[in-house]
Amino acid sequence: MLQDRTLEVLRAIVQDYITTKEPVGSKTLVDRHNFGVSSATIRNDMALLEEEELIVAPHTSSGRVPTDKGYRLFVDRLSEVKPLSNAERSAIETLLTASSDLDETLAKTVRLLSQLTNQVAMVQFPTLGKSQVRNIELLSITDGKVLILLVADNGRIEQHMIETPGGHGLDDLAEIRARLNASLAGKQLASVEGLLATFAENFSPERRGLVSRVVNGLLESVDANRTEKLLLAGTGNLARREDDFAGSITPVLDAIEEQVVLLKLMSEMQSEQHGVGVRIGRESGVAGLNETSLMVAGYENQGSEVAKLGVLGPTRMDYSGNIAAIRAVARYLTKILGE
Amino acid sequence: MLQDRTLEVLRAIVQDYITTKEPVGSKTLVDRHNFGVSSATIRNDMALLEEEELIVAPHTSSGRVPTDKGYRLFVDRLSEVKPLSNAERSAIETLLTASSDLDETLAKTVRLLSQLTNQVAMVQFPTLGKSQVRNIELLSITDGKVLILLVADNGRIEQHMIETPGGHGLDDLAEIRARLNASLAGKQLASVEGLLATFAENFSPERRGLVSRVVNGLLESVDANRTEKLLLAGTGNLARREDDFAGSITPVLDAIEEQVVLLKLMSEMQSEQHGVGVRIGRESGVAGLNETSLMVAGYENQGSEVAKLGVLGPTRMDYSGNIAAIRAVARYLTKILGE
DNA sequence: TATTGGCACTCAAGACCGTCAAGTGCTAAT
DNA sequence: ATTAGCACTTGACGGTCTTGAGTGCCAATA
Repeated sequence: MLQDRTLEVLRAIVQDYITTKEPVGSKTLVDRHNFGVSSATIRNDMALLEEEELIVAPHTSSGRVPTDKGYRLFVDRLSEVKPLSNAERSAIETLLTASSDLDETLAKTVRLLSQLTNQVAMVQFPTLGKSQVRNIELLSITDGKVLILLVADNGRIEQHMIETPGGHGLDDLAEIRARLNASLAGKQLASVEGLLATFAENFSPERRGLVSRVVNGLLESVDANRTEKLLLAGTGNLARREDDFAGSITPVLDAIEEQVVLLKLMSEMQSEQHGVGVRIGRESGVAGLNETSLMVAGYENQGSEVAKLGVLGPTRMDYSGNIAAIRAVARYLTKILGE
Repeated sequence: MLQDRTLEVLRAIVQDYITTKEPVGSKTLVDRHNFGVSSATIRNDMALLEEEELIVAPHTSSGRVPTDKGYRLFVDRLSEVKPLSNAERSAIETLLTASSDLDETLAKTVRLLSQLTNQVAMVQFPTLGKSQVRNIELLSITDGKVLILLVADNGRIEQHMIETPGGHGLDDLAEIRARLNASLAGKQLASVEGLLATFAENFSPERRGLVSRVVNGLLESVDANRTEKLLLAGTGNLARREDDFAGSITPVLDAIEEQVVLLKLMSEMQSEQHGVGVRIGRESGVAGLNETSLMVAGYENQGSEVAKLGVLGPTRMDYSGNIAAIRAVARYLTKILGE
């Protein structure tokens, strides 16, 4: 097991490297932090850390840089996060005001988070998965078109247009709507598919065509929302930290655009440190994100977690400060949505 | 006025510079293109072009590079655009299939356009401005919440939630809805505000509170959509061409995120070359976009232009090819939306 | 046994320099 | 109007040297 001081050295290396971006050597280290020992001792500690693959030397005889594993240990041992400054705290409170519009609230949130962290911020739209059907509406738009509306209890509303080539009677529509609500209202979205399997059978043959069109549209609606949406902001921040990436930032930007991958990643992540989940470097398993870290926290709507939000940035980032920011924003968003 | 050959030289310089990214000199020029003259003659021509500020030499005695003005003249004189390859043509046809969902269709379109051009592609959502109200629905979600739906004839649907603290009778809602549709259906969206000015006065005093809440919600809905939406894809392509930018690409990414600016720019642009509008470098007047060119074309929905789509890339880009791609995609999208 | 000072060694970064090739402008000749 | 020729400029490239931060190891020390 590593000594206490040795871990302290790791922490110091991570901190210095994060602020200076220079590989950090034994001499500088003792200068900046006051360990009560000489640089030679630190060198011994560093040799240990290197053996454990927690740090690595870019070239023989230059300072050391933390590895993914080193960052990981650093984050895991992070006992207290940097508290938010008053300025940050008030920025959250003023910028993140309640709004009746979910889209707008989330858009504000993601911009705020990117400004707070100086990284790419992302906010996931509330997942339908766990939530329930509140209401289903069928609107006749023109004679050949019906709009299906699916209102979920997390505030999200899905719309889906279907064609009804043969036209549709308004009475029929009203009845279908009534029966749909009777069987689905209050049910989990995930269960909708099962519940609708035999739905069409209860209608008279001549109306079955219309009914099954509606049912299919509804299922597509549910499905379209299983593929969750993501809001992004602050891509420019990535370019601003360009030289933290060995190659170009192209693969990162590409990976970000591949939202499916990001969403999958986010949903897999569990909260670890102070309520925030962290994936460092290659831990993500996504090639384009090898040199980035992803940190996410969940936010809640009515008591149950509905979705996540987080930031993405180079592995060399201020984990402590960012964890604090993410946590604060997630909490505040939860509070606002509760109102 | 510049000689014919001199302009030919400009064209050659632009073309060579676009493909090689090297400042192009007189010798290379005569090697690659067969002007019937010697390099010395070309040098004289180049001196003229430089006097007109169409080209510029990065350093004394190295080749020349087109200026914004040079690109502009090049584009203006572009008599024929590079025809699309069969592969490109078929890519458009297979990827851009009809879908009942507007969002989905546009998402596909923007991705296609970014792949075709290897630039950042953008597609503007259909503007409400010119289009008409097709339908208004009021849905009672819970006792204290009503969802307003505004369906426009361009396929776009807006939703807006309002609070009704005192509750609301379903009959009242139905009546309000009926009267709203009676006064607004078929009217221009732009005229909605005027038409609703005195709307609440026709209701009994005790219902006026509810009515004016609905009206306000509706107006917000119209307004929220005046601020148009933009779909982007291919930001990674920007980083891929990073060294076409003097500084970093950060300002560009930032400008892109500032969608309001982009939207304003797009709507100001008129179609010039082969139905495609072009803004080169500083012509855009947006600081972050000084080193980029923007090219847009309009697409139509039912006979009238509803919105625009285009690409953004470094000024050193393949104007001819991109104009062709944009034009083709705009046409194809128009065709699909017409179905 | 953990710590330390000392020392020889390594290596990237930066300064300096000469060479090279591509390019220019100008002039006199065609 | 065009051209050949020439002197000149300049960034890019490659080599050499120096410098400074840093390392690893060892013998001495507490």
